[in-house]
Amino acid sequence: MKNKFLLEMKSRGYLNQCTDFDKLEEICNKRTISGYIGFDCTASSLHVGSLLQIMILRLMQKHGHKPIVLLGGGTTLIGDPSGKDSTRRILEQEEINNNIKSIKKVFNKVLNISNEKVAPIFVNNADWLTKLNYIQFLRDIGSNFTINKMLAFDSVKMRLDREQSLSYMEFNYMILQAYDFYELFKSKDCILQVGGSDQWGNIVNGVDLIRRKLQKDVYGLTSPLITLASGAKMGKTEKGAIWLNEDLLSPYDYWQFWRNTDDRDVKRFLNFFTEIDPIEVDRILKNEKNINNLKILLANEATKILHGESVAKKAEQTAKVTFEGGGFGSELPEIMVNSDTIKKGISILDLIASNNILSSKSEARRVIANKGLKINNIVIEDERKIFYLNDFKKNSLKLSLGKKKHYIIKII
RNA sequence: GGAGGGGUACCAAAGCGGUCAAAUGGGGCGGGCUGUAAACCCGUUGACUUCGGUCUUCGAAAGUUCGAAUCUUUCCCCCUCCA
Repeated sequence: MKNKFLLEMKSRGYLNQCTDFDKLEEICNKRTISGYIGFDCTASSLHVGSLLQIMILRLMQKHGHKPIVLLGGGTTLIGDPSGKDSTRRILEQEEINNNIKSIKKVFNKVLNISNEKVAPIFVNNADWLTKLNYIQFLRDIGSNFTINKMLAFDSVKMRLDREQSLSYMEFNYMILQAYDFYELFKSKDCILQVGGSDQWGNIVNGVDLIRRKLQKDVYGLTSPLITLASGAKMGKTEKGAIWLNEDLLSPYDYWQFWRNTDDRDVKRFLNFFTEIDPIEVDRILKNEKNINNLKILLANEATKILHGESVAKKAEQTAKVTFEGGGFGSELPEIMVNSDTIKKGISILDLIASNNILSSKSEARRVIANKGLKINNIVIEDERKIFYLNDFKKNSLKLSLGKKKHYIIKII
């Protein structure tokens, strides 16, 4: 018998590998389960690179399963070498704790926290990892791992092959992650760990450890690593990461990120990052020939999940007015300038550099020289332009950098 | 601990006494074409500038020199091989 949860995992393309799919299916048919996904706490927000994992947590909830969100306060002290070609900066406990607090906000927004049955359990592996006794740990857990096998893991092999150093500290990461699973199985009856495909090795280690120590079967499941059609990794564009936390990336910019999706990614992303039924997605794709409308749909649906429907609508509205009407919408970033400053006059260079629109005056000069800066849709030709009160209509003007970035300058 | 190789801008990588704010490629940014897409083409890519220049940068510090990314010394870090 097919299981609805796993079926949807499959049809949305969330499924890459599973340690024992048939058995897992059997269990899911009989009862609801607890499954966990671990998240790194190296930054104060997750970015869209982690979004697929979050979508999987949502999907678990939708089908009545209990998600466990593991915030890796302990493992972040060590740093996961998977997929990294160099050692990460090591964070201090205090910074990690702040990050955890901040990251949690997104889960509280995106996951269902009101329904007791499926509300997520938050755990922090620092709670157990930092209390481990080294010798005891080596005897109990370390004895179950062989170096021979550990050396064969991709995360390790890659570093060694590339002649990049891998510290003993990082080398231990996979054991700690395995231990996390073991701990969560014992304390929370968690029988499933989900992760990106780069986590496969770490996950399998946990499954093995539990089998060896407790003679119990648990399951691991990975999602595919999403790359963009351009070949880049999902999540961090060069201009900066697509953060999920609102204070790091505005809902409007988040909406824009999805609106600017590569044509070739639209279909996949509709399945990955919206909750439109995959069959419905196929139907829409067949009927809507204008790909830009599909991108708007994607942006609306994806933004809805993170920021809510009304915010998504506002973003759409702003985009419409700004791009199609040449005006400006309410969601554009606003820059407040003191009226006294304007009375004296403020140079375009100062305006741009001092408000972080660009990082320096030189950069601003360059963009102006390349005709990339517009005020109320008119190209600025002179870098020595100075603004006075009479340049403002209704106390505001629109400043455009390139074709896509728009700001509202307001006098206060 | 011993021997050797190396640390250059966002990344990779040239340069090895002046012509070096530093070739080239990637990336970024801006423009063109288009559809807020891709591909392609062009420009640009340390900071400040009254556009004359000025200031800071080639792991760190000190030195040689009229002049150093380039030479010397010390220190720090990374890699390879040996123990």
